Amino acid sequence: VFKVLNVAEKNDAAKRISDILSGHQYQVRNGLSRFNKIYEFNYYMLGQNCSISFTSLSGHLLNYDFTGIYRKWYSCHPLSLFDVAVEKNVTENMVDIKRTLEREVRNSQALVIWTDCDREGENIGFEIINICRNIKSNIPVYRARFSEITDRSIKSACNNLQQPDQRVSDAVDVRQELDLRIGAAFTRFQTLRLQKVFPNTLADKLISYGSCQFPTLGFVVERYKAREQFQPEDFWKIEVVHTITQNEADGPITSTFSWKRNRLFNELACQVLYANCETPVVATVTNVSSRPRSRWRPLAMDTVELEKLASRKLRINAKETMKIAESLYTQGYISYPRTETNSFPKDFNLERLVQEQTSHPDWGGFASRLLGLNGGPQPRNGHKSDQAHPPIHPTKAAPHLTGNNARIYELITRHFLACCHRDAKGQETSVEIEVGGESFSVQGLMIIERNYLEVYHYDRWNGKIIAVYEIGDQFEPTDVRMTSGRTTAPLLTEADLISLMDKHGIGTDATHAEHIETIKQRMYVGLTNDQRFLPGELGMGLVEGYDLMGYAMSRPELRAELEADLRRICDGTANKNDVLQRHISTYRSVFQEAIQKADKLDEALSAYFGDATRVEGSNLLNPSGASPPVRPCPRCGKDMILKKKRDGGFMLSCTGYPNCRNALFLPSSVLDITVDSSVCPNCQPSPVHQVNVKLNPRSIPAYFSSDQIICIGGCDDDVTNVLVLGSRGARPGTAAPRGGTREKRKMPTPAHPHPHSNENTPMCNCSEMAVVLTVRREGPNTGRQFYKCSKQSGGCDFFLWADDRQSPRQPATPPTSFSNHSTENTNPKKPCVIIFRPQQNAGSGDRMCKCNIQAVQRTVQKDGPNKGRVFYTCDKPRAEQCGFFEWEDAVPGSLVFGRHNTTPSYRLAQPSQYNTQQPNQPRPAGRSRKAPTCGLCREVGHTRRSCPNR
DNA sequence: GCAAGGTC
Repeated sequence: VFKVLNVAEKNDAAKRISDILSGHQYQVRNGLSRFNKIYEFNYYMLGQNCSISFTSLSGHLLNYDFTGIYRKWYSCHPLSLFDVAVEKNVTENMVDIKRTLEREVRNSQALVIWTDCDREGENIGFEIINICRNIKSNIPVYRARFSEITDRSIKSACNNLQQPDQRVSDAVDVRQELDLRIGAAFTRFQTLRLQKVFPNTLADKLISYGSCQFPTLGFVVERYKAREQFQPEDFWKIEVVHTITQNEADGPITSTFSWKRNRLFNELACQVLYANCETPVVATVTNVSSRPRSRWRPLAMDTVELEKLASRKLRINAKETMKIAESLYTQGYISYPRTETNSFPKDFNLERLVQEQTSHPDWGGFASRLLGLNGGPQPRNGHKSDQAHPPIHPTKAAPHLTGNNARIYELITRHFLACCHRDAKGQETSVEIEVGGESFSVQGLMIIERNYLEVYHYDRWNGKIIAVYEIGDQFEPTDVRMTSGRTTAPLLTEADLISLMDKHGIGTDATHAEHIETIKQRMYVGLTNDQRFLPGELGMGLVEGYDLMGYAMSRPELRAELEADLRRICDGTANKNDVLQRHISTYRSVFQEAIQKADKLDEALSAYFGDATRVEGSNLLNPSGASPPVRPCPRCGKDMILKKKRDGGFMLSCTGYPNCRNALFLPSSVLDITVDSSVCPNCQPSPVHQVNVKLNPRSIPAYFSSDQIICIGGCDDDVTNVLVLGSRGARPGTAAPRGGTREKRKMPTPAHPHPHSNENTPMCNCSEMAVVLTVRREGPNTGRQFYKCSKQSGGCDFFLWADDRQSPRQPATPPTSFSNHSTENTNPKKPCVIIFRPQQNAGSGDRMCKCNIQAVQRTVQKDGPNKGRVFYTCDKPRAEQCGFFEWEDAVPGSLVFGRHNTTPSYRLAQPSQYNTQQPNQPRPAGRSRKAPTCGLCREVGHTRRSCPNR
């Protein structure tokens, strides 16, 4: 029998669809995830009788994240987050679901995707497909398209199975990657900086940035500021009251005439006019007119309208509303609740849906009368359509709902019935009078047909009864009074905020509510007593800070541009990678400038949090001073990044440290170096980024520009030569002989211990024998021996403790008194240690925290991958803790940038000699030189200048 | 400890 695996986006949907297809005759089996069952039945699809397994996910299975160390906040400069690799991982609590899929697909012959028919659903569909194809690469895949879980829709989808749409899924990938990179970069930047700048108030705050939460915050701030700038004004007005009993049956009727001038902002002027009207005075009716009025029935309901109505009419907030709507949908009571469509298709079977409601005790009668209307249900349609889902409507009667579920269902149903009925009709009478030279008027309303209002009790259209007047009538007003008031500008309500988000495309129907929740949680905004949004100090400061920099970070336009590009990817008019790269590039530039102008952020926030603590440049971001990757490591494949050494020099270092110790030390002639976005066409493995260098002109030959973009991947002989020349102290004007008699120059040769040398003396970075010296200065290292460059002047900055060399391939164990080393500098030339992470006595239990007291051992209690893992932390009370943290099982010294970093320098690979050697294997000793590798054709034995393929 | 998007 032909077995078909069907997968829905969530268990409720799988169950509901199985129920429909099986005619309630399905078997249930447990999957590996307790939330996602497997429903089994037989069904005719794909032209034959099939044995169906129907299981589900719980939304996305996969989530983008950075790789390896880049997940750690201090691993790199946040700028790198625009460039380092990202990967999709199975979300931790989705592993069971993935394994269920893998198990089930093994004995299936076809796969049908039943995820929601929107952008995210398409992407989730591909997550399923990729997992299944990994197990069974050639399994046929189909896509069921449906917009509501009803018999008709589901069976129709089953009879018209289609193909999944890669482009739609691509668009989601782009969004996900951008959201992660931008969000993480700015969040780390803001958080790390502001925690240091305002340690008293923000030290423990997470100050997040997100492409949706920030514009949402922006709306709140913008309205608040508009209100602040708003000048409330006092105004005055006059009204005329007339109470009369025209017939005993109606009793006395009071009509309040309002002033034609509406209001005046000058009290004196108003008083002057009022003086003429004060009783006793006679009013003369100058005009009476009557005209038909109608009140429009509501438009077909989309998600935003549902959220707004629920917030306004039912006082259920948007988040709660969507949760309920989702559940009503999966129970089959309403259509898909995430829709941008407010127009019913022409051939939509409204009668059937109205018919479903005719038995309801409250609105059944109305539904019946609606069916009996001449022309039947005629929905009031808007002009929006997402081409995927119809407007929200009830799909069947729901007699047993309770609480807010019932209230939301009722809102949707009454709205639907109202929308399909007719506008309310009335007759309005307008009476104008003149009193003391001033004109006044009053409107009365007689409702003739209530129509939709009968069912839609959320709308009020009260008839207003006024007395009967005729032109020329004269009467003495019961009262003429002068009243005063004050103009106001209101703050945003939740409904207002949702409207703005919707209008500007911030978030999706499903997430409006969550973004609002986030900015509340982050203390960016708060609510007033009457539930209106008020920005907090943090929210104000952040928005103002970026405004000061000149970036519209809190404006919705940036997100809107992305949305437009995503639509282009979906319809095939834009390429996934082009869009991705363009947006990354834009945001990278913005981010770079934001860092440069970070003082503006401090400035704006100091208006709320007091004086800013001065912090130097970008140091605060990242104590390790790392930068975006230059190239993949030829040894281990991880990224190699530029790092600044404490002495000001630069190195190219593998992020796989300490497992991979590949590195390249650059000579001191390199004054500055940054990664360029351009990629070398020759060097492998690609991408090897070119770098922007500033060289000391006094240290390089005259023919070589001191400021240029070069490749340090080893393909360029000039670069290879000059960087060595530089470190050897070439003088201006001493042009290097080209390809001539002189021995070919090498890149700076790292110091190798010389196993065959008698003294076993290490080589310095100039490839010279280092000299051994002894610490003379008083201190903990007095008498200790160290190696340094032998040259008196112009030498390199090589430094190595002699006693660190004894087992050079093991990470050195720091002395127990190590915590002093950051302050006790025994080397006149360079500090002993760069403290990045607190030092500890690796391997022993008595680790010291940053406060220099013994750290305590604790065990992770929280559920998660680290549960049960032992770590060390500061022993002080939580509020006073120094932040020290160390896994008990961490590789000793793995994140410590100290003097150990100088010791393994003998392992450095030369760029022209990157090889496939495994890390930690002995390398051939000494200074023997390999044959050159051509930068163009990669053949060994010649350079690109002499390349035969050139 | 970051996002937004699914979902429980």
